[in-house]
Amino acid sequence: MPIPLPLDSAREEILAALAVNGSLVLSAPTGSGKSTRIPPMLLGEARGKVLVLEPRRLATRLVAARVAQEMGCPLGGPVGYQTRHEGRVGPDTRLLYLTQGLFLRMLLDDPRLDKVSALVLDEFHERHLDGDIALAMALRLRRTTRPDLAVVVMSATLDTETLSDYLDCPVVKTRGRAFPVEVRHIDAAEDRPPWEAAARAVREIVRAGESGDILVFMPGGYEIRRTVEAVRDLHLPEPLTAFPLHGEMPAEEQDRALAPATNRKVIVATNVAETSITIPGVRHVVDSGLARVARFDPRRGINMLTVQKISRASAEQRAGRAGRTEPGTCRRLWSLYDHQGRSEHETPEIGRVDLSQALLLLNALGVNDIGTFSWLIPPPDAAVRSARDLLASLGATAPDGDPADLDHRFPPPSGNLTELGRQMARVPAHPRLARLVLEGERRGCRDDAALVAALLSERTILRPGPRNPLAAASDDLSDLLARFSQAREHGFDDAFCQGRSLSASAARQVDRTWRQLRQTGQARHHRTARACTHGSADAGRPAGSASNRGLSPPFRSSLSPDPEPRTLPLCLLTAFPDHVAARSRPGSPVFNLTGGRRATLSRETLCTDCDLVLACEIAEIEGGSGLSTVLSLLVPLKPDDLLEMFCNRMGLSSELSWNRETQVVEQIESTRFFDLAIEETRGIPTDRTAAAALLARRIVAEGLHLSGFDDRVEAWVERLRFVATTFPEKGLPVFDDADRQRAIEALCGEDYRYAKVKDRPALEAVRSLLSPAHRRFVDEMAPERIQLPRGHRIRVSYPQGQRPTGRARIQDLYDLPSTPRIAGGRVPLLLEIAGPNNRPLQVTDDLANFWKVLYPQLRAQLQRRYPRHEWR
DNA sequence: GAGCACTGC
Repeated sequence: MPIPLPLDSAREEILAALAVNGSLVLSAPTGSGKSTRIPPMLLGEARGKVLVLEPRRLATRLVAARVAQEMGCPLGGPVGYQTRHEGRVGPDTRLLYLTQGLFLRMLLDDPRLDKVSALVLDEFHERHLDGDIALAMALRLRRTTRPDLAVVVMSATLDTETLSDYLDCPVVKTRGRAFPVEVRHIDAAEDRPPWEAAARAVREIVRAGESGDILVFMPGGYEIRRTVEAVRDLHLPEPLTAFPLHGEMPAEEQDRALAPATNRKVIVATNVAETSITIPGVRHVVDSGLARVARFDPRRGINMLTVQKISRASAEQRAGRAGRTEPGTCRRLWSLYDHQGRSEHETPEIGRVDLSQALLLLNALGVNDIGTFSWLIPPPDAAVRSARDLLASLGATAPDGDPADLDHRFPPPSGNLTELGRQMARVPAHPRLARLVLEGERRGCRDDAALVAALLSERTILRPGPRNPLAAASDDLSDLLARFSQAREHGFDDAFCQGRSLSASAARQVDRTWRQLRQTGQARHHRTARACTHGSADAGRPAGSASNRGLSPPFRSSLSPDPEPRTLPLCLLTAFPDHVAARSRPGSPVFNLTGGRRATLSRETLCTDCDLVLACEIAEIEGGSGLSTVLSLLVPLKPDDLLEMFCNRMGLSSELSWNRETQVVEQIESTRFFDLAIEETRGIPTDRTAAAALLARRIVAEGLHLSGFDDRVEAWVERLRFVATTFPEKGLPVFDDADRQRAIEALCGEDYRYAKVKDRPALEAVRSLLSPAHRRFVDEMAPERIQLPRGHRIRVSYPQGQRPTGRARIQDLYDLPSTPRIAGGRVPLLLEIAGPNNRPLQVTDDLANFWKVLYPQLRAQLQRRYPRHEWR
């Protein structure tokens, strides 16, 4: 017999509100029983299925089991659940618990949710990206084809006004059942490490004779280790046992921290203890008020992990952990004044993370204009731009319209999924990894590529601790693959893995994901989704139980002799074209990463001697010694690999004899762009105009083939300011708007109108100053730095032939003695493609149509010359 | 003062 809960009394109110509005926001604190009571309540009224979306797998399974038990039916009967790798769904399942992410996958197969009557979003206040998207899609359905779809949003926070405005529906609030927690603020000195204050607070609790276990919140593993040490050094009369607790720990060790102990426990935990894990016996919370938070920096395309002050809502949640079973206390290691200055909520995920996967999925769901999509809170523009750029560079989207009509490229369109993009959206992984899997399939190394994708998308299988080097592995990735295959050959045996500092559970997880990814997201995925919505013959059994044991598909180790040993690096290059790094100079530990970033190699890497690498992982870490960009999971590259990638992008064959060295050197040099430019600037005499012209030239040359242009202008101005203040003797300008205008005039001539760079994206501004023909020219020339086959050159010259230059790069245009006047779309320059022996192949004076007309001709010639080559 | 939070398909 179910225990009565406060929510049961709100039943009439909830059903009445839902009957009138079709949607509802339910505000009820954690522990009020909303996850278990509301969905069955809805099921009684619904004709079709009820879907309940949970943020976490664990909660999905546990809540479904609880509900099935309370309803007195087997799991997989009327009540079921489904997560990525396991589930209990039967033909009779009408109440289905599933993760938010799986729901979005389901929409790909069943966009109208035909058999679904009601949708419940549980724990919505956590504001995961998938939850925001799921809700927005539900709203869209209600507004279009499914006005009858009931939507209930459940949130633990009281701030529900935005939500009810968004859904245009009422809010029902209920009380919780928590015990009071006495909160004290302890003003710890901010410049002291948090573990010292935490240890003092623990001592205070013990000395005051307050009983009960203590839960300490720290931002990360490092702080946890220090706190555990500090607590051990307290030497209190009462024996304490301190346990670390964080997500990277193996499950057995986590269990040990949660299990009852003879001594009083001090559990030092990260945010895992805030929501995901409930710890019995805790009466006291000590809160550092800090958390490591992942953010995506769209300007640099980098994931950062920084220590931040938690919000007031998060502090409230942490304090609540002390009052689950009886009244408790919470000591906050920051002042009340600090507390009042903190933000109310954490930034929702949509405001901080990489959006490329979300964007790809939305495109595949037919949402082509992200700008007008009905977000609860729209994502930041810069993040959307960055995601679009990434999708385009991965080949998932294509610019619309006539490719030659480049004026329509700004702002870039969000839709226009390519066939490749459509396939990528079906692969349940980040777009980069989806591309990796598909490229692997195309190049005949599907299994290896899918395994790499699985290893990169799941938690690392490497545990801290000593590992014997594998003789056969020469780089990080093949080392990882070899270790995984060893673990797999031993059936992911716990003892075997432990002895080799591998996590058996993480490896099993990778194995499951690998099995899914190697199907490239099509056949199997259909089945899963069908099972969710329509039921299927093999449902009702834990999914994967048949395939996970015994029968194992042949595993081709990447260490086995490979007829095409460079295949995997080439696949990786399509997935991570911007993760290439070159050593800054021989022997230096500093690497230059594409886009002007600097980085160092991870300590664990095997590729210590490589000069050109691809980094599967790039992270910016805020550690004890400041901020550093660290490259890890490295694969050595050969210059030929880069060449191959360029050729692929150009649709040309690398078998032609190209001018390889030039290309590679150029690419590597472009990664050092900012440093070179600064050196140049330093050497310039005290001439403001010259400095401005240099800046403008660089802006155009750099900005047109890289994204995030406006930010680059700002970065550039910053750099110049830095140089100006560091080398005052050079008399360089402090760069202001007047200098900007001068720069643009130097670039374009004085009769062009000045557009304020700050107001609009700088690229737009500079481009708008150019005539249409000139604009097309720079657009087409600079982006890819198109190269010609060996012996062929592009020459730029005046009609009179005053100043022919070497290769036609955009800088060369601005190196001409005076800026060419442009009129009527005709450019008084001659462009010629010179063949071997300088024999001109083509000449034109129409720059606007140069690539449109000449490039296909050139390509046709090449095709005739190399007929046996396979042209793409 | 070793260099890393938590989810999820």
